Amino acid sequence: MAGHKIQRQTGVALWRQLADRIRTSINHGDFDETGMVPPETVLALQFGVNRHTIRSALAALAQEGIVRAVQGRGTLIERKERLSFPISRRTRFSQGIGDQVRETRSVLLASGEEAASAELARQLKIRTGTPLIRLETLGQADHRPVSRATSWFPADRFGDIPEVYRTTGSITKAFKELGVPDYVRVVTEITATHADEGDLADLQLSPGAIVLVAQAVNADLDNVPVQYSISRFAADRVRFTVEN
Amino acid sequence: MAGHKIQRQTGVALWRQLADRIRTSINHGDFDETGMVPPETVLALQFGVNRHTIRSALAALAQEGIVRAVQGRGTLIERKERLSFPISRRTRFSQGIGDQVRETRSVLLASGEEAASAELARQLKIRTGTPLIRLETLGQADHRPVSRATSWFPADRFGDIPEVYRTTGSITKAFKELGVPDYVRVVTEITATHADEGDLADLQLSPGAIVLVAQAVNADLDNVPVQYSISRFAADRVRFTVEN
DNA sequence: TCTAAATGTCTATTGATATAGACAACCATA
DNA sequence: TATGGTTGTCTATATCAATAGACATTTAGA
Repeated sequence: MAGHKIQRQTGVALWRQLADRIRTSINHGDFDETGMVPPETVLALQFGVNRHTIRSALAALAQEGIVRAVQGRGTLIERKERLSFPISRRTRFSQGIGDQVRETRSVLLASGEEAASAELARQLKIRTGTPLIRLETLGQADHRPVSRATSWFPADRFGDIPEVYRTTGSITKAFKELGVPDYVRVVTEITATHADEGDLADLQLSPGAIVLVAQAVNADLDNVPVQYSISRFAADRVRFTVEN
Repeated sequence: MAGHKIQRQTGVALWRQLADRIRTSINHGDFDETGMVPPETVLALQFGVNRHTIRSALAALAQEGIVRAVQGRGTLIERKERLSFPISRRTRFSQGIGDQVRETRSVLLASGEEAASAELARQLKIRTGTPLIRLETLGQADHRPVSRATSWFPADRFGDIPEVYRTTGSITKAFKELGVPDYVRVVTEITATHADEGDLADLQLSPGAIVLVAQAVNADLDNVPVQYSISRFAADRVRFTVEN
């Protein structure tokens, strides 16, 4: 916990920095012995801030459902989670975190058709302007949103994927029905940024939160690209694992 | 550029959010045609904020050396970069970024000896309490700091690594001199968090910035772990690439 | 050389952020 | 049931963040 000091006058409010730090400590298991966050007065002393500032931070965490304050007793930890998401040739959302939670689900938020931009064409190794199907999906683990993704598929092969996906709730199963029995991850690019408005809504994040962004290309067994996707993960809920 | 709205009353000041957004746009090449950021009045209109707020954001970017305002002309873009850092079995700092910049360098910030904690012992597959050498290093590309890393090595095999590293400036070369002709990346874990005080200083970041955190284990050709490291990268300067 | 367009500076006002102190309400337990 | 430790609420004050408007200064170009 201790460690680094809090930054003042930087455009990021103290209560938000503190909320992030305390959330991380909770996820790290620092308070597992008691199951509670230290008393407000103790935290205030530790971080060298006023008790009211600590209260603002804890209120934010309570809003996220991570802690619950009980008058007279203390502030209880309600939930701690950080899922491990493996990245390999056989990366799939449901399989990857399936053994860490009771239920994984993926729901279709929106779908549409569009022509391939220069960037999309480069990634999918097709010509600019080629018709593509776009899917916007939300990945959930135990009813908690974990990732939101936008995926593009060549329309000639996968024109029906919105309907098939809506019924199966799985890219893997949709591919199978559409004649792609298996597929592999070709390349993944990982960056991080602040959550945007869509992240806040879909992933139920608080402003200022961090999202891990993974851009990926999947290909069929003939090494023909079948999917390009940009997925955004709540950084405090997942970590990526690259096995070599 | 356009896209998502700015979040108000969230603990993150508008000028900081705007600075992050504009920095991203610059890195994305949105203003390459003119080499300048749009006029303050235009940005203010676009984002729906006061011109003074835009000026605060641009002042922060000027402080980072990314833009330079010239009275009467506009705000010029001084620098834009986001290095691609490949992660594979043969991940090495200098080789990975070497073809993207003129010069890569790695300097030793500090070194010391310590006993293996339970966590370190688990990662390196040794007994708790085993003596370890700790190295704190800073990776640079074209004289710009890119990453800061803390690495641990078993002291029995690599007791001299601080001196060897200091002279060679390379983990790979240090390993060679100490009887490890080659090594491979076993596993990498990637998370993201806000920059802490050390990040701000060493990586020359502005508060509220995001760092990508990579935990990695390297092993020699007999698959014996030789290094465990935690590296922190400035998220707006790098992206990770996982080739499968 | 005049003008339009851009950044620089100043004053003023409002709301959010943070500190400080005091006390009430509640819980567990000795 | 009395007490210590904890969260909840209230008032007050100072500073930061954001808006608003006016005008100065500099540059490029007609």
